Amino acid sequence: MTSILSNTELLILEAARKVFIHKGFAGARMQEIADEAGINKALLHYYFRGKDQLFEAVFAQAVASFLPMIKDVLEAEIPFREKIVKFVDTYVDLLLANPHIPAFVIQELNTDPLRFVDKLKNYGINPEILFEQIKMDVKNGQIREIRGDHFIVNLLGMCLFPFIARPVVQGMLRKSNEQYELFLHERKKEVVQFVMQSIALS
Amino acid sequence: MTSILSNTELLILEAARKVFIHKGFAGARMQEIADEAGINKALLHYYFRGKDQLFEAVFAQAVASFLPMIKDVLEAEIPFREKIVKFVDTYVDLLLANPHIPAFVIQELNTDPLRFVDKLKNYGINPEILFEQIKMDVKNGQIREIRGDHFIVNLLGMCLFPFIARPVVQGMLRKSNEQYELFLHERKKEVVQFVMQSIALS
DNA sequence: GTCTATACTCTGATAGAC
DNA sequence: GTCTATCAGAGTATAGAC
Repeated sequence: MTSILSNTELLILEAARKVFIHKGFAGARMQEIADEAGINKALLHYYFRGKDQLFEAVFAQAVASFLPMIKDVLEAEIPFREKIVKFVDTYVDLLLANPHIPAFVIQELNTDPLRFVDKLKNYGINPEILFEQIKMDVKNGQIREIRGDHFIVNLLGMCLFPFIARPVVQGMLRKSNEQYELFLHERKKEVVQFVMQSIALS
Repeated sequence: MTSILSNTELLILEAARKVFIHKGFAGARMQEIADEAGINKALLHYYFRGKDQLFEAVFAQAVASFLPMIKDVLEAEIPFREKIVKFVDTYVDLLLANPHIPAFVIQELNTDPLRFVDKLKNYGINPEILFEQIKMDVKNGQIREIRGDHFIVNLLGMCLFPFIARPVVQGMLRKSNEQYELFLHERKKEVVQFVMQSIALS
């Protein structure tokens, strides 16, 4: 998977990533990608067949950088509470390193849902393992009775939302960029605490 | 605000809303909007000056249909717990009626953040009132100690995420359209319960 | 107010030299 | 592999008849 790709090819991919993520598929311009990569427009077509295929490469990479990690943690064989902590920690760190990926994926998924349905299935995240784990812990009196599907959506929502909707949220909270970065870091602790408190037996 | 607008103008706005929300600004085509409205392309320019201004009208309407409600509830003078229930209920219902608005707003806000910064300020949601309310309830021993900024992000994230990321979430949970609709309705109860449990004194 | 026809710009893609 | 030059199509916008 690594560096069978030529130097120029990587340059193009990186430039394309920047532009596509910033502007979306429809808003991106091949010329801008070429400029960003410091090469000529024709080279884009030489390495990739066209805009569609270049985008496809970028999108696949974006998805590949996120879904497998969710999958691994969710399906790991560790206790439920431990899993939550690990998930939030690693996931928010991943988001801090790639803050624009989720909005990008969601945006393109919404404008063209069918294009990638099959791709998503390849990463087939199976939440059943987590659901079973929750049922077990409920039965054993470890946690209060909760539903797995709603729980996972709550968890994902709390982790992802401040990244996806950053402009709105940051504006609403009247935070500077530095303050918001700090805020995002804090969320690891805060989300875990919020969840732990909620699943505890009352 | 109502029906000073001509019939055709409303027809155009409604068509533009559909197309812009579905395709985004860059992906939308004036021709498609004209077709959707059942009129000619030139009429779009007659009523609105061009694509930019037509989009502006649609976007403003989309924002206007959501932010004021958040503001009203957040700033209302009712007890904290009551406010949460009311917020989740009314907000999720609003989302059920307009499920594509949030992703649309976020998408355009991300691709062109500067364009609407001032517009958002007009709706200036002031979360300070809620923060003060939380501090008061904490002091009075009504709820455990929580931070207002993280709390509001948690709440918004849990409400909005299943709408914004519907394709991914629905696929992950392997739900049919009908099942997912039901799931979204259920969230009103589930989110409230999740939050209430979390803010309770332990 | 609404239509047809058209001008003009932008952009993705290709041809062909080096 | 990389560049310059250019084509063909799409898309916004406008002119002008009715």
